[in-house]
Amino acid sequence: MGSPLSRDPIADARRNWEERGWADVAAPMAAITAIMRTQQILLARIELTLKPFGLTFARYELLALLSFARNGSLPMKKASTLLQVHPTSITNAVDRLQDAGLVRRSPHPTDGRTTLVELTDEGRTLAKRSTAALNAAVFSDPGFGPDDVDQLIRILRDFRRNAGDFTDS
Amino acid sequence: MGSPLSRDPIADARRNWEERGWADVAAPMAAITAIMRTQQILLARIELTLKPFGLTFARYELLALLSFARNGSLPMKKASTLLQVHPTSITNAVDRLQDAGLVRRSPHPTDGRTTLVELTDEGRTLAKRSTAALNAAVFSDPGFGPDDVDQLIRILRDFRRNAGDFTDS
DNA sequence: ACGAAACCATTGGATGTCCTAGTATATTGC
DNA sequence: GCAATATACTAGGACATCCAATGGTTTCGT
Repeated sequence: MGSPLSRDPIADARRNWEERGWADVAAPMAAITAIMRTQQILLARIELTLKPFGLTFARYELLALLSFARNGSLPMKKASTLLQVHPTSITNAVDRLQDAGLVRRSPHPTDGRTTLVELTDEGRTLAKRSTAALNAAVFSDPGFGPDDVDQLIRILRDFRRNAGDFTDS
Repeated sequence: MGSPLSRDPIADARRNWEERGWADVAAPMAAITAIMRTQQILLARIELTLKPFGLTFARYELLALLSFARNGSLPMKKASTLLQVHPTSITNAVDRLQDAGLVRRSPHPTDGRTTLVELTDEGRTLAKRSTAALNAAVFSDPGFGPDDVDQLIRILRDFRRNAGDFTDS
């Protein structure tokens, strides 16, 4: 996309903020901008790793979620809630995964409103293989030291709880 | 989107990873997943704040970048590099900002290949007003404590440098 | 039991991003 | 001068997300 810069563009932005008299919010601005950029880098790595499997991150997340469910099946709504995305995004992801033969829809046994998404054998296999690929290519060398990983987990857990994602400790 | 969960879904995912024998990468997985989710929350807040101004985050970033440039103008390529996005994304953003009368294109005085993007008066005004809105609505209450903000800045700066974003200290 | 309200999944439409490829033009290096 | 390089645009496609609206189902209050 671009060759490496000689200066940190986010540090520059922070300086600009301070010079304009917004020093009180310059640091949070820098932190938030850095999160945006970091997400972009990580997402690119993840999608690159998943590409050979024909998966995007959104679809992988659903596949992985199903692979951890009791019998490999979940109500659509439940998936939407757990993955924190709109119901229509689940519909979209399930459509594509179903076309690829990785999941199938089935009616809920007792509640006629909800439909269940269920892993196929092929889907379960691909979930395992793609997870192994992600573990090897991304998670095993994340670009953060062990201490920083712990810090991140704590800071972002607090943030997400504060944002209303969940309520437990 | 969904009511708050009673349990942290990322902590659950981490437990699942550990139970499957991937304990060595479970923590980085959790950290990376948390970054993804945090970015999603922050982006939603930012876009909500920018919506009244008819701006998306991508367009705001370009507008803000221009407002800090020497004379409010930059070569397209330079903007692409500084914002770390694809050149076509800059073209797309400039198209829309130009339609809204916020920027205009002009030929580079000496290099006939490059075109400059320049803020209009209207664009400069909107940059100022939308930045004030973001400062007030998002950056002044980011959801991180001051110490955590500093931690984030340091950790993510190291990460970005390591990822090849820039080279300085 | 019945009707209103709430819930679930889907559709269609609109946005927006990124990527690839190809084209036109201009610059730079040899 | 000529070849290689650089810049920006266009066109087309793949995705993901959000929104509003729809049809079907369940739940709840009376």
